[in-house]
Amino acid sequence: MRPTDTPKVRALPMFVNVSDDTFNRVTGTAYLQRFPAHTTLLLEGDPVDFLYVLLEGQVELQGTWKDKETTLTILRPVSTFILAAVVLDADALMSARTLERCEILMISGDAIRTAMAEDAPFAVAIARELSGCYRGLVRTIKNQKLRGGVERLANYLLTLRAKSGGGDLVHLPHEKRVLAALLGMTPENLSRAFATLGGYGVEVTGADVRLGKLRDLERLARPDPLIDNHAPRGANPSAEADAEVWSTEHQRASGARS
Amino acid sequence: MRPTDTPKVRALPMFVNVSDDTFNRVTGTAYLQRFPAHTTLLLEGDPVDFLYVLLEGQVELQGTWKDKETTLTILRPVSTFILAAVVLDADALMSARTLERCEILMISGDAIRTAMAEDAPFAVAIARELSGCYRGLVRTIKNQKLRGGVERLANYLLTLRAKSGGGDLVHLPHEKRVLAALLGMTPENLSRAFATLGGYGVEVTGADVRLGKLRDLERLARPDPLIDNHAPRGANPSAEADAEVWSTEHQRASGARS
DNA sequence: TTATTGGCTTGATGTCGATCAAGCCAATTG
DNA sequence: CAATTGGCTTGATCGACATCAAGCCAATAA
Repeated sequence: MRPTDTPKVRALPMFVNVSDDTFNRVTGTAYLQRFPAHTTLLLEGDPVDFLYVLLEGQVELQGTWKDKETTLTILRPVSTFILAAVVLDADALMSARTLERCEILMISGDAIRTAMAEDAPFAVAIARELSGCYRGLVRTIKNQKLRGGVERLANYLLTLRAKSGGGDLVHLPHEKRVLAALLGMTPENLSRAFATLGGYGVEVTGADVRLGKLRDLERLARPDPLIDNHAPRGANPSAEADAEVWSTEHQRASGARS
Repeated sequence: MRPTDTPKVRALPMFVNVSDDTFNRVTGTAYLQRFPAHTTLLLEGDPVDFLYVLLEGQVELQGTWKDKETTLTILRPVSTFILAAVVLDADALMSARTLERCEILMISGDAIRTAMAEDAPFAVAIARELSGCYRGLVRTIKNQKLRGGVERLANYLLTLRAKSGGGDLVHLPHEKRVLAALLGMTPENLSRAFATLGGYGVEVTGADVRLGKLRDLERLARPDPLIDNHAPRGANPSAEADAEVWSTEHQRASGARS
């Protein structure tokens, strides 16, 4: 990988408490690759030889059945993906494709499995990583099955707000059509959902959204720490260092967050 | 735990390639507990102190939001559950409750985390376990979002058939109301779904189901190795030792399976 | 400039599944 | 035995969301 990328990768939770030796061994044979937009990186059913680390761009993970298709998640830097398949040396259950130009680090699956067997702290880090991914998925399912479209959108906006520091202006990081897929609805219904949220103070101008009447929006959305992974749980100041963001999305060291 | 239970536990994938020393250390402080039917073992949001191993009975994992409720899975012996929360020492994201009288082994979470840090093979086993759970969840989501109710039921029946040896008679292991929850539909719609499948040779008599016209049923169900975890993938005899069954369900050594 | 394209919105309609309301049947209970 | 209960089914209705079909608007290209 490029020298400038090393710190980003070294800072991944997966590597934080790991020896330089193991880190170098695992990433030694890794290589950086650039992909154009709309490129399929991996097709469901394919054997998985590499762990992917997204350093730049956006990647969509999606599943297919009988010419129907569903978006499972959209990743942004810095994220790793298909870790579970790598650990088991199994075939991919979902396809991965770029939404825009991407810069991706590819780490040998063999190297990872070997390092895990030899280095307990590294294996523990991987297990923690996987636990976070698992819990992210549980949250996703609850979000999908327990909430309606408008509620999902409302909570998405609140999550976005929380991640971007808390002002009442947020900027949508995806095209609306992509956002619709992410929220599990059609673009048409996303439009209508935004229209509905107009009654709760949500004003949309292109990709910029103003959340007037935050209070009203929250009363509708009812964000829940057991689904949304932002926002305080009742009155419990316990540690809770979950970085549960699906296939491991990690804030890059940009904005100072309180 | 009881001496008679030891072999069952020792045979869990999580312990197979683990030293006696580690196994004894981890299970040393474990204790066996019996619960009556319809008992809540764990409420979502609770801190998790134990890894649970279901030895007898059935347990439902479910999530709640705004007085709506959804069943995430139903476990049967031998299964472990809430492993991810144990690894992260985090709060439970789902509630667990017994559907019938249960016998459950409770293993200290601390013991597990400590053993992982000291014993790489054990940590690797846990990571593999988690990977399987993760992939089970991915399958669940694809099943939910890509298939309609009738298709889910059809595939459920085919999976059941595969697990019970392949005859054209299968026996439903749950009450229909529970099955409905598991398949993500109401009892009413499960009834109608069964009625629809009548046209595909499915005859229901109480909990016994006969799958006449298997061919027709399969053409409707279109089982897919990337969702259903049974049935052959096209023509690929590769190893694939996934035991991906959600929160780790493992066949007990009863029926000889080919 | 005038076409054209692509992303987004809006309205009309259709479909799937949830809900409401009986009714049925078998098992349990007084 | 009759009465009750609980699980299951069936029909009618409703609501959420998908689909189909225009139409709008801004960016790009001829």
